[in-house]
Amino acid sequence: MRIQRPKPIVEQVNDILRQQIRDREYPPGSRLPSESELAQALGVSRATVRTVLAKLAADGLILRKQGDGTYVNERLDELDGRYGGMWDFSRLIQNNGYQPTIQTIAIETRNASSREAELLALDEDTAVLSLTRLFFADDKPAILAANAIPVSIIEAETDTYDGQLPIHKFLREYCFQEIAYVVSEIEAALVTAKLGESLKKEPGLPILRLIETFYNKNNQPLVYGTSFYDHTVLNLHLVQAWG
Amino acid sequence: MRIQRPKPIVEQVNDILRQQIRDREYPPGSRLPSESELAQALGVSRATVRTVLAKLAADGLILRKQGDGTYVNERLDELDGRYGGMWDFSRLIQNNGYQPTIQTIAIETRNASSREAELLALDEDTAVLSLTRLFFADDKPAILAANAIPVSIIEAETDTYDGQLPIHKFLREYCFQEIAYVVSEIEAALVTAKLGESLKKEPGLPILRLIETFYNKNNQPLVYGTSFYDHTVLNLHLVQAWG
DNA sequence: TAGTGGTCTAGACCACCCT
DNA sequence: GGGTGGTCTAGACCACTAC
Repeated sequence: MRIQRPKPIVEQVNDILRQQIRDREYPPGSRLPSESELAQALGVSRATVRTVLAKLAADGLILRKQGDGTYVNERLDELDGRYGGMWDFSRLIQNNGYQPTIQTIAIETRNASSREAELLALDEDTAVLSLTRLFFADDKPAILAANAIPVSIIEAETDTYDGQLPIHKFLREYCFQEIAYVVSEIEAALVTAKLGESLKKEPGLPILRLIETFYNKNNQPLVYGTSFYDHTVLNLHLVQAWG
Repeated sequence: MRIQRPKPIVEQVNDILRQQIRDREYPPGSRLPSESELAQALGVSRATVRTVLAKLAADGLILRKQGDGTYVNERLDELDGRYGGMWDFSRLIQNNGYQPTIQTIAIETRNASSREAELLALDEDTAVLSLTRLFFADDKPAILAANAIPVSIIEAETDTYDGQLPIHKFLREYCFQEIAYVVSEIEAALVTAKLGESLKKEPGLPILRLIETFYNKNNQPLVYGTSFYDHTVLNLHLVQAWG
């Protein structure tokens, strides 16, 4: 693998190291070359290497010990499939080792509910595009996701939307918008009769409810969504590095 | 405020900027001075300033726009009290605007359950210190937390433990251990009769269950814990920056 | 004591946005 | 054009750990 200029060097180094760790070129528990060695081997500065290693450490992939060295996390496999941006359920399912499938329940334009209007900073009864989808993990229903997008931000001149797109790609494709950050709220709820039908679960069982709002860099709300997440099918993992 | 040498400069700059944002010295929506100006004003290099700004952006406090400037997030208040390391429930409660109180239900030594033994990498029936506590937000019970610590890692020569300490301080105080990272699993459960008594909730209502394992830099498990989190008392927020 | 990661600097050039 | 954040470099010194 060679460093090329077009793509940011940090990104390339990031890709290379993640690949090498995933391929067990540096097996779990092993020590990585020192920062200086990596820098020289890749032909980049030590600062660039450090930027990447800091990110890998934040994700829990490596553990750094001053005066000793950098080690690949032995529990690497348990960290796969962790929550790393819930805006792409397909990828989440895939990382958990399942084959993702998306069933589009409904794509329709309707008026915003008061809750949606509030969080999307719209006047009530403004039109939103409502997108309801069911995500399968190996043919087992895992997540029912309903998203509302203000019609006002849709720029593309089309009436047919690709229901298979993850939200961030949907926004890029049809709204020319990029997500800057997401605020998620996690709650526990009970399976209702209607919900149980979709997710093939008994009504009355507990289920996770995720309420998410996506913003761009101008702090403009782009999407408001409610998702029901069956943790018995798909674990909801978080990994946090200290500091 | 002045820069001093002893504490890492990055930390000091971090503290200063967070303070200024919290104090509305830079109000929500306003533009921060440029990186160069901040660097000069604080007497540090631009690289140092950038390290701090990157962290603030990752936490969602500021939004950075190339060719334009750096802006304080207008929705700052909504971001307070977010999940930022659940190893300190007291701080979480405080950040949500409540007065935290801790009631120690039990501190006892017992044999590890099979699940605990597995995740703490112990032989079954090895002794663990079990710490059960109830966290109140303004006198309303919010979180019931049960933690198990292998007796083998306890170094302090005492039999009286301070039940008010957050886990990371407990580990530092009695085990001389530092947390490197945490793996959390989030599930939905139902309130049982016994649980309902502690949390003052009707049995059968949905509740969040957090299952967490804390590791040090040697990948040694330090604590295994199960917590029941009443989201109707305390919102469980996550903020994630893109990228 | 040698080597590692941790911290910090000074300066260069680029991509982008505004006016 | 002028200023902003984004990227990258080369090199210095420090703190810590293993040997």
